[in-house]
Amino acid sequence: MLHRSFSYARRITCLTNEGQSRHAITFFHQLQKTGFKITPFLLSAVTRACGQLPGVIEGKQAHCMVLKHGFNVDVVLMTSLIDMYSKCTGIQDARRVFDELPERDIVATNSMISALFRYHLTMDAIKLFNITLQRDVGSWNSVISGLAHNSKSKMALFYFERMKVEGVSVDVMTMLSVISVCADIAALVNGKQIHGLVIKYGFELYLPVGNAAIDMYAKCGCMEDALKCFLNMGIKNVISWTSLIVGYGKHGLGVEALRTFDAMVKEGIVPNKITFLGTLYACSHAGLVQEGWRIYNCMVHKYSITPIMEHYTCMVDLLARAGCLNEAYSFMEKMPVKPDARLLTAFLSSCCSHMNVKLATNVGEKLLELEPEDAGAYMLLSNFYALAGDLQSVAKVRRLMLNRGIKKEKAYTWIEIDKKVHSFESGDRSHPLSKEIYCYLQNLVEKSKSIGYVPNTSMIMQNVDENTKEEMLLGHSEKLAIALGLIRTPSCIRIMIVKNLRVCVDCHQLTGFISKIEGREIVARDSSRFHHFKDGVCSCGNHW
DNA sequence: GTAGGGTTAG
Repeated sequence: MLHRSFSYARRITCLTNEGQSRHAITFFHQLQKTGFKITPFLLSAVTRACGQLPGVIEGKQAHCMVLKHGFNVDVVLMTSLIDMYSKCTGIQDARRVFDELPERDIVATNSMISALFRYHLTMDAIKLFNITLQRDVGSWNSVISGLAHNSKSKMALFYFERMKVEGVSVDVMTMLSVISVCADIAALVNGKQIHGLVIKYGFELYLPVGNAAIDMYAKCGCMEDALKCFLNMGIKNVISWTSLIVGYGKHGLGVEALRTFDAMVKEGIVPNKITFLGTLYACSHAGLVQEGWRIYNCMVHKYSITPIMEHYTCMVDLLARAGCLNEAYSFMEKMPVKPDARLLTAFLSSCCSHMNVKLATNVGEKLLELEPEDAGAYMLLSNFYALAGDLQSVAKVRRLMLNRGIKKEKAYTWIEIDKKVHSFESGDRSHPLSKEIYCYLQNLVEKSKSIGYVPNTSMIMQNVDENTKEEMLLGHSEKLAIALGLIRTPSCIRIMIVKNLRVCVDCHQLTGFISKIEGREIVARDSSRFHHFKDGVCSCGNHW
């Protein structure tokens, strides 16, 4: 009898692991109807299934059964409940179960730490970790991955270092979390060191770790290394291929992305919605309209994947960037769902750069009805109205922004030179070399002007004279960072440009000229993708 | 022999 109970619990666990939680719960219900004896093993397995679904009602029913059978002293079972509540209902329920535990062990505490991180209670989670004397790898992993998911990347790396100092041995989960952290903040130096550790321990054979390494190198701007990782992998899955495709897409390397996609299909790997998203994204940033349509049709007809909003956004972006604004508009009209703020912002951006007043006004009005949360959308629209000379509309947009409590985040840029990070804000003069930087930039601008650079001062909204506008353009964080990079002549320049694409456009115009003058290659990254400049030309070609 | 920490997009 006991043996059968064990195998039934296993069956539920297996179904859950395969993502068949619904079936797992149904199986449990059938078992109940036959009057089978309920054990803590069975309840623990079914609770886990509820957490994965998530199934609130089923989860609460399981909790009732736990109490009814007096199993609430079983730590393992109660741990499953903590995890289930933190995934299905809320932190209060999870905390109640944790507080009522007669005895806590490492795993129960780790589950609680993860639960707190899930609700962004970062300090509470850290506090619990610090007051707990008994820790294992899982405790450290919970903290590192929890910090990573709460945008505390540097702190996550700090805890990883502390973990090593305290002599705790790492495992695959640690490496997986830490590689992803490096990918998020494009920390190439750390990433390479950690990848070295991965190889040393033989963890790269574990597929998710290999995939994370591909992603990390791609996000750090090293597509050659990403490809090397990919080729070295014995087994590859759809995520390995997708990571490579997405990497190429972000670098504006559309042809490589398409070649990879075709090779993947040829190998018999079935692409998923993210693969298609990455491939379409690559097409849109390389201006490959025909190929984009081919991929989109392939997704819908050959693989029967129903497009989600992101796919539609990619298609509208693809068509609009290429100047096919009317085609993009009719595509949007035919969509079975209403476009969201992101999609409209992408469309509006192209309407503005192609100066299509009629469509921009139309799309702009739709966008404002939607209450976008991104300040960039309002800035885009207000700048557009200013260019079109419609000052009343400018005021309207600004007022809306104010009423909705949307604040424009201050854009900043950082550049890493010899392992030291320098960050800049617009007009920033706090850097010790700021005098040299501005002087250097001034010289570059003069040189740029002599070979045809026209500063786009129409983007400056303040009512000041032309010279001041040019100075303001010069004082943007990206340019300061680039100039510092050029003054110091580091071997590698990596520039992160955060938010504010409007500034980026102008910045890149200038960056292009700088690289032309200096005869060097510059890799810049904005919030979503990389731009390679060589001889004044950006790899995504048609957009600058 | 059950439980926690998990790779691609956004």
